Amino acid sequence: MVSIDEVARLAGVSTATVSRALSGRGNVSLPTRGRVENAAKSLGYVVSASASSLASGRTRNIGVLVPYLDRWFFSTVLAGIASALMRRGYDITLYSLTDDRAERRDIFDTFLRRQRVDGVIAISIELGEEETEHLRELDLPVIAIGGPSSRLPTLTVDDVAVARLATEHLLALGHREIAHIGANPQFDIDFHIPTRRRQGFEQALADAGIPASPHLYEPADFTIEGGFRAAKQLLGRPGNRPTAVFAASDEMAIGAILAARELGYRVPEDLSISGIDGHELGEFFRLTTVDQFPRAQGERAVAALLEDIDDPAAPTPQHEPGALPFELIVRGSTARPSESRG
Amino acid sequence: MVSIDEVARLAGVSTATVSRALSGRGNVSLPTRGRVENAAKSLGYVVSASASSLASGRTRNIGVLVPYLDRWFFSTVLAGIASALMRRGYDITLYSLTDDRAERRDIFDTFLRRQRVDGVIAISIELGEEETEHLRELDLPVIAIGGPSSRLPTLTVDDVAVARLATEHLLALGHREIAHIGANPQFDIDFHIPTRRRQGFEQALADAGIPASPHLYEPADFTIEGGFRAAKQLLGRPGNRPTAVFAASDEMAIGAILAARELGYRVPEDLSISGIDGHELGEFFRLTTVDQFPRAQGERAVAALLEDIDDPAAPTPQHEPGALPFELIVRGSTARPSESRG
DNA sequence: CCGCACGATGTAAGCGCTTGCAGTACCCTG
DNA sequence: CAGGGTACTGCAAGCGCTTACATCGTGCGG
Repeated sequence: MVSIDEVARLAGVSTATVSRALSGRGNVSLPTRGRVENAAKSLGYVVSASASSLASGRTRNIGVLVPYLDRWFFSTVLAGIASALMRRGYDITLYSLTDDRAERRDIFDTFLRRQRVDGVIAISIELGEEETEHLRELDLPVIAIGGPSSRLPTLTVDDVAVARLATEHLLALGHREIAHIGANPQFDIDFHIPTRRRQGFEQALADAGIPASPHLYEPADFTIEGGFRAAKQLLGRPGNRPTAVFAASDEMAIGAILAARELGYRVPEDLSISGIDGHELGEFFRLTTVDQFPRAQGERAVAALLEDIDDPAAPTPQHEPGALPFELIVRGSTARPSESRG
Repeated sequence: MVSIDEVARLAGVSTATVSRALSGRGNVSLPTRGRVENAAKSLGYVVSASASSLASGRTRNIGVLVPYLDRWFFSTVLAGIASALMRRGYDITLYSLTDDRAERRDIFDTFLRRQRVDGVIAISIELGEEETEHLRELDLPVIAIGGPSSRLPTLTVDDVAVARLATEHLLALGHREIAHIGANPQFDIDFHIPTRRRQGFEQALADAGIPASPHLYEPADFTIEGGFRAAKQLLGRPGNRPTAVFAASDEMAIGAILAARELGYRVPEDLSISGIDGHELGEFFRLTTVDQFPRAQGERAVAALLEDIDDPAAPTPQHEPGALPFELIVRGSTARPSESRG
């Protein structure tokens, strides 16, 4: 493996100058820089990450905490993070959090403390009190996406507004009997997103003078299958069948579409359905949704984190809550309710 | 940050002994080891990754090359890798390969050469000739999953046999007009899996005395949407409608199921459909498939790689081609063809 | 009882960089 | 022309570990 000394020798300068020329820190004359770069290129020299980290305290490496690797939302955010970091020359170290208590402890107690990363991004993770504390004690720049905790700087989308937007779209179409597929309440202990979406839903109804009725609510687990089952429940109940379903995620909305089809209802003629997220399958299912641009969320988190790292003096930027963009995407799964019904 | 010296002082030994006690290399008496471990724990000491790497040349970090972060198969393999590595105390550095030529070069020329990883796992990546060469030149243990190249040690499933198995299942049910959804031929330049699956399909047909007919083949792109469109093509063609469709991936098979439904065919009564992979949605769609246990593939790759790392003396284990397990999972999407046709 | 082997520990030399400090040359100001 | 910058470069001291080698006992065979 070629080392900095060889580059220095070939370029006829000291290793200090090579370091400065290649890292861009400190002053190096233009011709010298050129010689060093040529020497480095011709030798195929690449700085050793560990030596550089040890000497400088910087690792050019960001740790990313992910709860589920194989769920679309998370892997999409992760893809955004990966591409943004790669562009800036950073490596990304992946920590996949499971439900296993001991494994989680390990991550916070050991893995993250090896001084291997310059900062941490936590994607929508339900962190325990203690885990949050561990994170803070790392004394590293941290940024969370999607609100695991109010005690960490967090990038959030205004979930109440998102849900309002989707609901108002249905209301504007003329729907009055709108059902909602949300989350199991137990979820809510440290994870408030589903609750906030439900609030937005209910606010929009209230504004339209429609009381929330419990039989138009059904919890599920944010999967297609969960949405499918929930929709079957909602559509199978005695009493007025809803003319529209607002699901708190696209995956559940897709499940609802499949359930409706299976029960013989046409979407959107007999039943309008909308979701939230911007799932890649949305287009295929012609799903009306509120896109929250998960890929861009990852990219923004990177930008915010690196800003913090580059200028640690600046106070941790207090991210305004709910600043992330979102947008209603109207496709073919929503329409005016058919005339024949009330 | 607490360093090894403080631990040494507290335990009343030299730093060398602390290092030996904590790493398990070299001899340390039981009582001494105990004192060191206690001291380390009470101080909350964790070795600095960069210092340790610099001194020892080991990083306890594995690089993983992934082509698509947001496709189920890849993220599932990745999840398997992540959990296996975490259990062994390894970190995982993620390199997400895009189609961008320059970005890819960067990964091979720079990122992987920072001496940040002890080994590399490449998940089903279509690597260029040059890229493969770069990988080999890294002089690091490398293992690939799913056959990017014959020049790298690779863990593979016998794709021909997998496809035969699925096809033979359909034949055994009595199907004779079986269509196949595979990949676009251009795909095949460096990536042979779809081709091998097609071969298995055709072999099984041939063994049953059935000639392959081109109008029963349709290429797609391995997505649900692609499978949907391909199935519509197949089912819309003049001539005998197939009684069964064998798709080269579960995602395409699911697309085919949706297409069949939309055209008014019942699955499996009017049309049997099977896939390959073991996709998480398979159960929901009651999809008959050949599971190839992607999570386990990731875990195996880790085991093989670490074995190589732990004992570099041993010749790189030549993995028998096609050794990975697979299994036919019969669910509700396949059945005997209905009597009325033939 | 001597010498040797071996286990336990310490000493200290790096691992390959970064960076504070110092030195040099040169330029600008007054 | 002196004084004070400024830009560039080199020197050398680490960064926090690991490990080859040296040292010291201890137990044991001869």
